[in-house]
Amino acid sequence: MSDIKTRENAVVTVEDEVRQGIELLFYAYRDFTAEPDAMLARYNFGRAHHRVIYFVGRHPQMSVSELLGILRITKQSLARVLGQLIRQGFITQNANRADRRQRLLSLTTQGIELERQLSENQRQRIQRAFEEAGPQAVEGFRRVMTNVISGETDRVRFRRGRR
Amino acid sequence: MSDIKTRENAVVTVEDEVRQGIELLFYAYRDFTAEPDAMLARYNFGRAHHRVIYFVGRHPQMSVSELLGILRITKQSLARVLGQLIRQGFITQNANRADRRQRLLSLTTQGIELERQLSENQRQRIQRAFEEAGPQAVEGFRRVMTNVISGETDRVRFRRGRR
DNA sequence: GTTTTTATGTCAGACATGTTGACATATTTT
DNA sequence: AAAATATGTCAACATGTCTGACATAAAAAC
Repeated sequence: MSDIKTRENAVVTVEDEVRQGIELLFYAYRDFTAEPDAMLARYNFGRAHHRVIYFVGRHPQMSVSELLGILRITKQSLARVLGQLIRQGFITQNANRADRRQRLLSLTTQGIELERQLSENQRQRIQRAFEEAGPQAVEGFRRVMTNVISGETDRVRFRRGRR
Repeated sequence: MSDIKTRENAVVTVEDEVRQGIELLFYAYRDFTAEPDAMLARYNFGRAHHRVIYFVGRHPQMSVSELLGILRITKQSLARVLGQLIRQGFITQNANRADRRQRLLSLTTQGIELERQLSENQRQRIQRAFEEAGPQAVEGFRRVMTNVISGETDRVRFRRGRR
């Protein structure tokens, strides 16, 4: 009744599909983060440093509160990681001239290089996954993943043709 | 040349597609884990407890080394989490009669109930995401996510019609 | 039947990531 | 002038992970 029949005539229940979806997220995320984590360990950094470097690289001149809004962690949690990255010369801060309370964050040359190294493996992994699956599958992936995201604010980041 | 043209005639480069794929994984995983994490905090448990409860529930009578192989953490890391779950009556151990070195793990009635509560939100989230995206998108999601996974051993878990 | 390997457990110490709570400072808005 | 905002900082704590070392029981290999 609510079963799905595949080409091979196997029967997959909705529960099975959903359970597999949950597990796909676990396994994919586990493998997606494994290699950058190993590289970060050599700098005595963790995954949190990668996330900060990634998003600052993606949105140069972003404010601390914007970054907090994306990461969904407390400012105290961010402070330690961000402080290390600033002290070690991967990120710079400069006051927003329009609102001098804000500290705008950007990657230094060194930060750009680290970001590139860290994310290269992930970029290759995703690009290969996309190529092997084909454009139609990529569109399906995008639709499903966007629906998994909670808020409209974040979903709009992934409307087609957006950058 | 290597650009992709959407129906709206917007141009999306391969780099953009890949970058969005990376970010989709971040945002989706962040929101996928947020609610169970909040529930776990009420038990003084963390995400690691959820993963253990989930996979033991999924594979009753599994051995400790099987579980370690899925989670990809060290036995010392698992020991704390697993020990708490056993002491607090969510998981039981019993020696494998065929190989008495092995401790086979299963959920207790209490463990089954906790698993159900924790995963209910995730099941709903994925089911809704699948329904809104449609069966073709789900198939694309499955194909892409399977390709993101590193090893063939784990990939075969997601062949169609498999359980 | 002794030796080696395997499965598991445990202790200790370290570090990264996250939390709450409290308070400080500079700047902008009201 | 007062209130709100953006950011920073100190302290204490829980959790998750790691490496390294050592222990025990049982199975497998010789």
